[in-house]
Amino acid sequence: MPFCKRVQKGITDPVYRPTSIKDIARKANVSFSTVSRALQNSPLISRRTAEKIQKIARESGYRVSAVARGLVTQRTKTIGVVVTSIADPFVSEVVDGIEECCNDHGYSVILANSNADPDRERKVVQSFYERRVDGIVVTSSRVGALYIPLLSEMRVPIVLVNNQHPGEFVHSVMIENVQGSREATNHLIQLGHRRIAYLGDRFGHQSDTERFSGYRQALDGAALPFFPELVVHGDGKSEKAIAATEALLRLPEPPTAIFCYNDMTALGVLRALHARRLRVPADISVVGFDDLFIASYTDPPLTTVRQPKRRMGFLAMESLLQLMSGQNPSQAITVAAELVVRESSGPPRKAPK
Amino acid sequence: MPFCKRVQKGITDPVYRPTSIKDIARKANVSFSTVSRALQNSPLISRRTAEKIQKIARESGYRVSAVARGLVTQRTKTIGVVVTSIADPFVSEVVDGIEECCNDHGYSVILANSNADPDRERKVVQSFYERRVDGIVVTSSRVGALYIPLLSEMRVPIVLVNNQHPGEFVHSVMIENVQGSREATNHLIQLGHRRIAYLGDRFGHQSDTERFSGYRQALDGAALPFFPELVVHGDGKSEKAIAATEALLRLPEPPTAIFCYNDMTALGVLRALHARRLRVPADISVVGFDDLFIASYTDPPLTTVRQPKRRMGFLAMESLLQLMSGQNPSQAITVAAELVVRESSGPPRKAPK
DNA sequence: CGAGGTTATGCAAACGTGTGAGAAAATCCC
DNA sequence: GGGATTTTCTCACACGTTTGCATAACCTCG
Repeated sequence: MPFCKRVQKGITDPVYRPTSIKDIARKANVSFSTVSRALQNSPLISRRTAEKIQKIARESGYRVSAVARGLVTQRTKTIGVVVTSIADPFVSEVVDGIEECCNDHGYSVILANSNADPDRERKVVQSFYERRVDGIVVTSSRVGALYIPLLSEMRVPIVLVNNQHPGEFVHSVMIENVQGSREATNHLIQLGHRRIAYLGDRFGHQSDTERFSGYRQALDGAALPFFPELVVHGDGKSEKAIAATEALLRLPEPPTAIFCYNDMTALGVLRALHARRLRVPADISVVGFDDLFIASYTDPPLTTVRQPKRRMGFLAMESLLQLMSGQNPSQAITVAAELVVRESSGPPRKAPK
Repeated sequence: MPFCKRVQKGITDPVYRPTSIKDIARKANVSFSTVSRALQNSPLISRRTAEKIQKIARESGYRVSAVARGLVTQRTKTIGVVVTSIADPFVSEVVDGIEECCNDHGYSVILANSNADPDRERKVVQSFYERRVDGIVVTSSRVGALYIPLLSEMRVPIVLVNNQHPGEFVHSVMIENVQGSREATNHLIQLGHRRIAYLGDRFGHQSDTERFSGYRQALDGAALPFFPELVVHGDGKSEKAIAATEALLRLPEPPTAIFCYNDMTALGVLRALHARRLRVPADISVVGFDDLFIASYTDPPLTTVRQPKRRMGFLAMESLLQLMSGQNPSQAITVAAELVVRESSGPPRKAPK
């Protein structure tokens, strides 16, 4: 029903295509521009004909071609989302928020993995450009500076979520890393900890630097000494965190608490502690960052700093909508991190002297 | 550089657009059809002009408009992926596999959440149709029958992953539910368990029925009695599983092992057992299904049945590629499930009499 | 030098839609 | 009833490609 036989020029076999505006025009005995307007409820068309046309359109299962429309309007109602990997639980929640906002405003999401590979990330963005997306969101991009030439070429509005190169881009949504990790560290201090380790990401990444800085601020604020040997680095994954934890435990005076760069790191820490038969938090406390879904299912449930991931995606998309409509939204949106106290943090075994 | 000033009809302000094939034609002093062919490396164009044109295109940052191309070729090189929620860890891995295969073949993924709402799912599919996607993949759809009218309207190739209505659709990728849960149950039997509970999904779903059936087959195969009171139902989430576990533990003769419909259910079970201070697997064994990433981080790490999620997504996409190229691939692809033994399963406390 | 054959290029028609300009028809006003 | 106004619709172009066909340029051979 919604398909019309058409006979193409040289070809003898009729080819099936979706019904177009012209098919409807023929049936309704009007010009196809009238059909176009009628379907948009243009005031230029009388109620009577509009209704007649809409009825025919409905009956023949007509659906406008977004690609034809996109060609003439120069807007595809499409936004591109670049992620390192959609299988990353952090990322997928952000994308969930983006998608929701998109859906609210009639946009579709084109998704592409970069696999954290700068080359591939560039290719992905170029393919977005070929698709003429109206805007782009990039989550956790690590190739910040490379965008600059690309962007000046493309002139596509872009918003970054938790980018590692703040200041280099105009628009971004960022978590309050400093505040969040300060609160987490303060929490441990208030529980009575004095030797608190920081298990970071690869050295030099912006978010690692900021979270470390929050940790330092908390120590300084409580007038506690800073022990450089209590600062070690992983890579944001759990494997490396296991090794790093063991290094910490081998210290002559091991920490009584470990504040981790993120939850995946904390997972590795928990596992390492478990292997050593250390009890959490009785023997040692652990605090993470992110509040991944998994954090409430570890043993014990993980005390961590929540990033409102869906909301951050939603905000990024809202910001992008403003950009696309020609407004100039606030450049860097920062959202507050929230300490979630569960059961992996408690007072240290021995009271400090 | 890649943008050209154009003066539109009535409008005095020049408007910026991406450089088009025509801009290049002007610069190269050839017709735009020559440019089109040159950029496609058509043998009709001499090497010399082709190279000249390609150079100009490169220098002016030209990128072909996929939307214009899609209009004329009637193929958008785009596939639509419907998911219940991209934040679901199972789904996001499947999508990861789909995306990889798409990327290999020059397709882009349009993603949309259905939130498991049939109405929204229909709308999503219609919006895919308006975008003229070349094919559609739906993961974990629960609204199977509703597709039939939609599909006959749209004539878009479609492949379902783990759909709950096998047989109603032509093409699907399914996990071997029966085999997987039979192996899981056998594993428990071999460990010496005689009272094994099955904690299922909502009653009536296809995958639940099949996994239950594998459980029964294993019992029958070992000539073990089936105890109806050991079969309870949750909803695939961990909350309900907690209540269900408590019901099992209240039985006069509680099970020594619980086989769960999926890992999320197992998570709830572990939590409930933990709350009761029962040790796993010393006091009771737990086995899941899915092998979500989280399964190796629970305490103890979860014995479970692995679904090769990425591969299933990849296979679905390969199947779709075949459909789109006019071939008729095998209708229902089933992939084997693999038992992954970790530490949540062990011999029962007391040897069976 | 012209017929015939390549080779390289241009022309023009699509693809399906939006939209300004203007024609035709209907209505109104005096 | 004639002109002005409003309503309703059509014409025609544009969007940026691809591609069949026509044509121009060049070459080869008799």
